[in-house]
Amino acid sequence: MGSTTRERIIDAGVTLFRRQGYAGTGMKAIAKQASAPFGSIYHFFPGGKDELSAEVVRAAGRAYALLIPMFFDSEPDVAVATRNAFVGAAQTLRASDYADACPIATLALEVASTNEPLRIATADVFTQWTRDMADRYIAAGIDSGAAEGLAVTIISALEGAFVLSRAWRDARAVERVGETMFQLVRAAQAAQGGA
Amino acid sequence: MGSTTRERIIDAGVTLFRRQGYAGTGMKAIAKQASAPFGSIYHFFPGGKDELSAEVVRAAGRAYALLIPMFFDSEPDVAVATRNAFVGAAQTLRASDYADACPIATLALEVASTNEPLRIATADVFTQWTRDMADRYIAAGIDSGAAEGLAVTIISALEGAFVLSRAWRDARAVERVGETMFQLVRAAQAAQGGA
DNA sequence: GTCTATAATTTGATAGAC
DNA sequence: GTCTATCAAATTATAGAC
Repeated sequence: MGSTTRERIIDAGVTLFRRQGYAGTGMKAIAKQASAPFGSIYHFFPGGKDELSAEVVRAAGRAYALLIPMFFDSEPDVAVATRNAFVGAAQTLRASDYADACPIATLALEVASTNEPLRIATADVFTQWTRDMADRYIAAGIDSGAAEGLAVTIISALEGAFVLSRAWRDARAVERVGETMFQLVRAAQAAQGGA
Repeated sequence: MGSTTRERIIDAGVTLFRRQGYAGTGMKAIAKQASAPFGSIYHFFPGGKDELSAEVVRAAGRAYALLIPMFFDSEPDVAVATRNAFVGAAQTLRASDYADACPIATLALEVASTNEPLRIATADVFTQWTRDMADRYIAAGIDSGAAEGLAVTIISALEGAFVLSRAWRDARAVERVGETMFQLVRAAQAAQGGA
């Protein structure tokens, strides 16, 4: 991905936090994964682990936000696009040997009660994701209140399905939940179209 | 809770792993929280942190499995019982200042790719929870395939809603998702009753 | 069984040569 | 900007007195 040292350090943080979490990932491990000298981390991030981690959370948030247009621009039916996203997530999970799920969920749970600046960084990312998703459902004719509820439910269901699928080493939980979310969006479309 | 030293150590592990995760919780912190001498941990758990953690996961799994009969025995309508569980979770979240959600989710994500024995312990707990839930829906007349899908979806949705609610410090995500899960169970009941 | 002291390693972070 | 050496503190774990 990134070619500058700074970019490689951030990419390394995304990769390691996603697989081992925040507390389980040392600064030295990040330097090694980034093929960067240890001192460079503190050159680019004088605020230490907290500053680096906040930047990692924001970068991962931006990168994964791009998946929403990727799935919803290529498929006009938002219910199908929603299901496709779960199918894609299941494929990524299998291809990565159940390592690559949400890049910030592990860290979010770890810091929610222990590190306020990092908690806020994760909260901002979740707010962005749910807003972007809700906008897609609104554009499809679903009313804004229902669309927001749908977005919160679907992102919650995906995050939780990641927990079960990683624990079970079985991506079928993500696929199964995706099928149910497909039906949920269908029902919302019908409720709107039938009004 | 527990009055023996061994029980207090396990309870301390449940509390601290739930709030700060596995890697973020030291053995000394557990001893302090348990009001137990440090050496006693290695007396009761010669296998060290891994043995203690596996026991913590199993104990938490058993304790939270008891919540299912608590909600479903007191309410004959399984859709309402499902919603009540989410309302109760939201209340606990607020009352604990957004600390007490799932006792094993943080640890499950942390160890999924790094500690195989602990991953299996978390997988077993999720299997037990989803089976117990599915049995309730089956007993209510929903066919077994749909009931299993429902259970996986609802536990996923709850786990994910915990992530969002803790990050946002706002329990409304849990309530909102619970309302949608209520409708989902209602729809499954209708599909069965109308067959 | 309780408790303290300590070993061996790793952590986040800093200093300073180049 | 790069890289190494190093610090103080924390980590898991052990030994052994009581």
